[in-house]
Amino acid sequence: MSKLAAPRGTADVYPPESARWQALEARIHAIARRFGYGEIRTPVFEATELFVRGVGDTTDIVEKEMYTFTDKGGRSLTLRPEWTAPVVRALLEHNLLSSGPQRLYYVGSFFRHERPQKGRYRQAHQFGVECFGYGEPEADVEVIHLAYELLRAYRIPGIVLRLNSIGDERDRPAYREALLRHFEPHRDALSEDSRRRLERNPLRILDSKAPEDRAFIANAPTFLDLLSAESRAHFDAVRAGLDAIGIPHQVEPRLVRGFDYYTRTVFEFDSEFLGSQNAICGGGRYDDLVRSLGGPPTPGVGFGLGLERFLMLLDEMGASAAAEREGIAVVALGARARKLSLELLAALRRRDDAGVPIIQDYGEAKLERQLKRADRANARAAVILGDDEVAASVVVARDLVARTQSKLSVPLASAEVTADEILRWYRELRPATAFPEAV
RNA sequence: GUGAUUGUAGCUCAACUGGUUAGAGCGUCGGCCUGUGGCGUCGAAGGUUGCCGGUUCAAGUCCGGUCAGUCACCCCA
Repeated sequence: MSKLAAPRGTADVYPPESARWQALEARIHAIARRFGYGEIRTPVFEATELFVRGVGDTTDIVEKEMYTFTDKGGRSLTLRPEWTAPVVRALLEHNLLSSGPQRLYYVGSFFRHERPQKGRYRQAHQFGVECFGYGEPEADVEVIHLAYELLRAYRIPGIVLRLNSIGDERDRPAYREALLRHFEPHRDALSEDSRRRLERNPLRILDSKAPEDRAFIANAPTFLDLLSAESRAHFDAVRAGLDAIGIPHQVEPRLVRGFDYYTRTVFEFDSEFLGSQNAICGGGRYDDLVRSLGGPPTPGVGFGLGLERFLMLLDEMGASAAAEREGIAVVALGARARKLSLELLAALRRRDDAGVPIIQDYGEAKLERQLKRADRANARAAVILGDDEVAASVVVARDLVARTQSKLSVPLASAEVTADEILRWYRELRPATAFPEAV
């Protein structure tokens, strides 16, 4: 047991697990591309101020969950706890909004200083999408559709899309008042947390799981009762759009989210398999965020989808298929063969443009051990080169799955041509696939 | 941040009420099966029982602290 360990709430990802991440990420890039989204990469840390202003200074994230530090220049910096504010900052910094609507996505880490538990880590990974410049309900539908496509691609069961509208900046004060009028008379009966929320952010009471709050929440006024005509029409249009393209959803009048910047549409994809951290994807519209960070009034919609939680769901449905056997192991026996194999190995690796792994077990090991290592390394085939083969100018091409083999006549003097022959043989054995399937 | 619970070889787990050199399976490495891997067989390496301290003649077993895992609360991906 090493004294050095990964910090609490962080994790290493290594083979074979890392292959699942790569496969998922490949899928993500492909789906984002199909929806016309371009990747944006922003720094892992930002000025603390950005999150305070963007996410809201009374949110839990800003109050107690940020990894904040002071650098040597005395600046207060924070590891990003969410990714929408940084994207907006980048957009404004490079004046990208002046060239029209922007469709952007990102994949990577974010950080929150919380006690780890199932589905919650201090460093986690997320795929997120932000669509700027469209206030129309079609944009809400587009973003939800994108997330839905990813879930559908993996046939994830037990997922529900929960949807709500929390109105816009103009609707908000009236609703706040209505909630205060509703909860204030029962102040003493509410949970301690909810009494605090009454002061700071009454909306969040709706999210409480405390049993003592439940009765009061159940008959609290909902936003849907008080929406302005415009917000109402927007919400109805989003729902109609989802219906039109066959995305099932349920309206959840109590759904509120943890960031202050949301307006109108908020949504979550929840799973019944993830314990209490059951939101796999959450998002919504934020029509006022860009302006509040100093930019031109620009509507936006987006979501964040947790990669750890997504992978956990795949585990849950028993999707951890055994990694497919792939690649060629070069086996060399004897000094002459080893010398030739050095060039052959390099030629195979250079020639191959479709990602066939080429490995070799170096050293004087006998055939048995080299085959054993090839087997353990999950190679699909082995190419054996010994004194007999060198003398006859052939190579033994062995199928490690069928346990059969044949001799390929090759010009050993030319490593390049030999490599081509071997790869041609291998391609018949195992055609290339577009996507790694090991997820 | 709060609470509960767990922490023994790379992995999964043993070790009666505290009692001699902490065991097994899998994995790893090596031998045998005379250039052919999944089987078989023989053998080896590998642990300051998370860490620190305490109680005791004696601690993997009890107590405290600390670190980490797990689960829940809070909140969220």
